[in-house]
Amino acid sequence: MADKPTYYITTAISYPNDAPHIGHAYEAIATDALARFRRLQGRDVFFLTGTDEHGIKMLQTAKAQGITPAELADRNTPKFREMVRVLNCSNDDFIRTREERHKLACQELWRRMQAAGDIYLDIYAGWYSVRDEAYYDESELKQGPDGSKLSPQGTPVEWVEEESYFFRLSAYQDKLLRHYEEHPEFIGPETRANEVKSFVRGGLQDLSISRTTFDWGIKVPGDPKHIMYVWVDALTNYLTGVGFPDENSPAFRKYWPADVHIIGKDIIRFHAVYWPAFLMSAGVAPPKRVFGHGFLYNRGEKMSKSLGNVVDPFTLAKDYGVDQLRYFLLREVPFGQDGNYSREAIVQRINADLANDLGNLAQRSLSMIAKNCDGRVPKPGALTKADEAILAAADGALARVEQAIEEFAIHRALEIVWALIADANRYFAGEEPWAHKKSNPERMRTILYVTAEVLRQIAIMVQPVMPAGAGKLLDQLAVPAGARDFAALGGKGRLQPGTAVPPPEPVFPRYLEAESGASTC
RNA sequence: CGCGGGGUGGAGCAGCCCGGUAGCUCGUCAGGCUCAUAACCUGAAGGUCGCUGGUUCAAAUCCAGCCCCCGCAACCA
Repeated sequence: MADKPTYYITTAISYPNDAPHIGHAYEAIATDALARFRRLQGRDVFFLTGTDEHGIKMLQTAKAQGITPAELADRNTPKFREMVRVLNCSNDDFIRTREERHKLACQELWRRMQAAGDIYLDIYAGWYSVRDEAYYDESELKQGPDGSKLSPQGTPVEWVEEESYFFRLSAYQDKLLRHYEEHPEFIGPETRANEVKSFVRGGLQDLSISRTTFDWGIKVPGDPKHIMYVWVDALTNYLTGVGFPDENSPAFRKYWPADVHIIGKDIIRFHAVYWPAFLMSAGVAPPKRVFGHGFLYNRGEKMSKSLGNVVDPFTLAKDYGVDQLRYFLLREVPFGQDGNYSREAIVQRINADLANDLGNLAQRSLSMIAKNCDGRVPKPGALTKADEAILAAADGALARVEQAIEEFAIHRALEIVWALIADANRYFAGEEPWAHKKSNPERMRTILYVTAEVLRQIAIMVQPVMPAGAGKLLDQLAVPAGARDFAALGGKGRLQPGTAVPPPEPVFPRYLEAESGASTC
């Protein structure tokens, strides 16, 4: 028996220097939908997410709160873990960069880059703030009242030259450009690929990859006064997650190279330039793809704490429902582009798409089955042209949905399914099963069967985005657990007439404004 | 002249590569239906396709110039 094709997908790891926000939720949800989609296609999927607990930022935030960075990480990482759980994400592992396994992976990667001759010791110079424990660029500095230079935080800075290890990134310019050339799909969406290529063509400088000014991080092998720079540390999590440095481990052999890293557009460079360069140096294959999603704005405004318009994913999930939130984010925002969140928009999506179009289609057809077909999947008679047309539309949807997902166009995949839902509503209204109740019950049963069958396929296809609601719908159609993947789509998995179905109940209720009150906006 | 993306009915988008009745979703208005979650179906109103000029029988679509918005521009989720 042939092994299932594998699929290794990751989110970026998050900085737990604060509680998760909607952007983290968005990335986790999108990645989860893609992971679930691949599983339903029959792939052996590994989905990794986690937190990036090292770095200056953690140190600074902890200091400001009067705690240690370890305490800060321990306080916030559980919130991220909780977030992915609450959002119904199906991650197979949750990595924290403080874990021992990760230290081993980073140090081994370092050794290999060193063995390849790509790491050397030199002097790193810049404006340093002792209080912030951070370097700043000349351009970031402010003038103090006495003419002295100050950091953006207003702390004094001094010109410091410190010993640092450097990665010979400059040696990888051509290799990277060739890689982009040979793998045009490596960076997505295209606009990001253009940016990256243009950046690399502009010339690459060697990268400072260690610090001696603080010790919150992973020690450089053989030179413990150096801490690895956060990106060497953070990026390596993708290797750690599948068992590196043990390249013979089953996980590594199966899953590496990763099929895709789903990340925010702001960290494209790290993933599309530094990361493949590190890996090439270490003799490890680069990931197959890197996809940068957009940012979410609150009515066109950037969300920020100072503006007070940050949206808490836990509140959203509670107010609107997890499936509803997942659907909204994935349907409303073209994946790869920036998008807007607003209360009106999510309510509108919930009511128009979920309650009216899908939920109501299920309710109106299933309740007729409950009342007129003895609560069993009806036995269809001869099929008319209209019946065949809608069944063909349902049977043909998957291929188009798969094509959209192949291009990471999650929003388009949903659009395709919703076009089918609209067709099904038109079919149902046009065929008027209620009108045949007395005169031609067989015709009524046929229409109800066809509608239920189309609904079955819709529910299966919608599972990656709305696992809970789609599951409920499939329960109502009495579709067995083993017949819910994509292999059951099309003609092969048709509903069995005579199967008892439970009494229908609304799956996606309308959102009523009064209910949750006007909490967040 | 740094690189790239974009400006299409009230909102959000597609169409542009391969010129030829401007399409979709939501919203608005008017009908229809009554199986259903005041849901569903049908129809209508609404657009100088950023501006100017050019090519062409014909341009949202090709070319040139201009205006505006946005992203990237070396270590910043």
